[in-house]
Amino acid sequence: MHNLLSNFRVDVNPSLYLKDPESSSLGQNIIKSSIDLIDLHGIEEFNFKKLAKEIGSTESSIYRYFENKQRLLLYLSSLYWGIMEFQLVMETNSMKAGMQRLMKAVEVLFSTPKLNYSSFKLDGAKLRHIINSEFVKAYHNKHVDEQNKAGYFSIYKRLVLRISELINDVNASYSYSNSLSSMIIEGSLNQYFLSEHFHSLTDCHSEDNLYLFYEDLLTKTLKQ
Amino acid sequence: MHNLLSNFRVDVNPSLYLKDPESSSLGQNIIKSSIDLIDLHGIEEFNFKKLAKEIGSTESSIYRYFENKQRLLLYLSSLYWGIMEFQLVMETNSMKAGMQRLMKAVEVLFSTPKLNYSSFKLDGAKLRHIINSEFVKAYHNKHVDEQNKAGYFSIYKRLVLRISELINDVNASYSYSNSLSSMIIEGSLNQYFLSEHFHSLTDCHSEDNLYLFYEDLLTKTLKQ
DNA sequence: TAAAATTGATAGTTTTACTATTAAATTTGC
DNA sequence: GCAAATTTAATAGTAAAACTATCAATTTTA
Repeated sequence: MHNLLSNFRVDVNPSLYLKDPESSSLGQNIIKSSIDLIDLHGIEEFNFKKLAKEIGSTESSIYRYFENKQRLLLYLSSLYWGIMEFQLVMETNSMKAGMQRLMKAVEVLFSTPKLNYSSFKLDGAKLRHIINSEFVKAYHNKHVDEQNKAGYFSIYKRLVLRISELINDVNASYSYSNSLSSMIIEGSLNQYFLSEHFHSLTDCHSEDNLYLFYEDLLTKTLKQ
Repeated sequence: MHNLLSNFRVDVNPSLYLKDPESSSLGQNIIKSSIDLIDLHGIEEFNFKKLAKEIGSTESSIYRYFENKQRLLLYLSSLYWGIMEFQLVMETNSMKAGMQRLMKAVEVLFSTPKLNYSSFKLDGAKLRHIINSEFVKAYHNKHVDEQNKAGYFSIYKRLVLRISELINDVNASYSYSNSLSSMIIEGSLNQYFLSEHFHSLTDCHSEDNLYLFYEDLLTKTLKQ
């Protein structure tokens, strides 16, 4: 069966890597196994030494692909948000503007990404878990501003602005579309995290519940 | 003029420190200067060696107060949320249940804390800035679950649940008070951060705007 | 003022993050 | 199919961070 995504490739900012990990099997192993390891033990416990051991390579070989693990995390984040953006566009671009389209976008955002694209075969659930627990650390750092200027977050930002536009399409007079959009996206990461670690601080313990929470919120907030 | 807060003390979980920093002038210097340094350079660049140099003490002396810088950050977070909770209770407990009280609580949460309490004289704006940029890192780590079990986040959690109750008072049939509460609190940290580093992703570039955004959101969401 | 507790000075260990060098293996161009 | 170019592996090493240990000097307290 032909897969719609099989010829799709996220154009990750090339300055995030030193050598394109898609271009070699070592590179692909780096991506695949880093997802496994970060998913399992978190970014703090993760380092290139452990990754090298895991894939039967060496630290110095990995350093030829990525300057450091922070860049690798940014690469994985771009991959994730790029895939999300692609799926979102695919699912919503034929719909007519309005609440239904916005909610379809939200639905896509909250569902596990289907990752069968380009040269990678990646585990969508693991990648999503990484983003849920580690993405905030990707931009809460001393170098945000220069990294932002270098375009390391551009895919993510484009996605936020896409949702802003969908919000504007629903209600053009609403004044906080950017804040609402970023709140939905980052908020959803946070609600997943809360459900896993601070059960009492959220009511959303399933994708469905999260969807209903936001549906209620958006419907009421954007009603004219 | 007598200050209402001058005899108030946040009961930070004692297992967050090895020796109570309020009990000595070295301890108070540790708190004061760590706020200065983390505010200035972020938690990654901060370490006990630099802090020791700053206050004219030694690394080993600081290690007698805190096991590591992560615990110190959790201590500062507890201090912050404890002060916020105190101010919130002070300002709202005499009000009658309803939207006005909820919005007063939100107003308190979004304003810079007034820190003149107990033995510390702390800079509220700096502490708030630290929380805005570093608090997410305080719980996005490998040891969340055991730290949560040890009660390291209890003040913060209590605050979220207080807001949940205020929400329930406004609309008892609303099903997502916990999610809405955590979304408001963490979301506000995030909106501050976005305003500072990702200008285009938010519409809230002042305390007032942030307040209006949430006022609109809460009013519409909780209307019966 | 003696005992107890705290702090300072110094030094050392382990781990992480990263760099350098060279040989072996693999790929590529012809 | 082979020489040249590139990539990878193996090894070693540095610098800084994150602690730990020891003991003398100072301060507190009883």
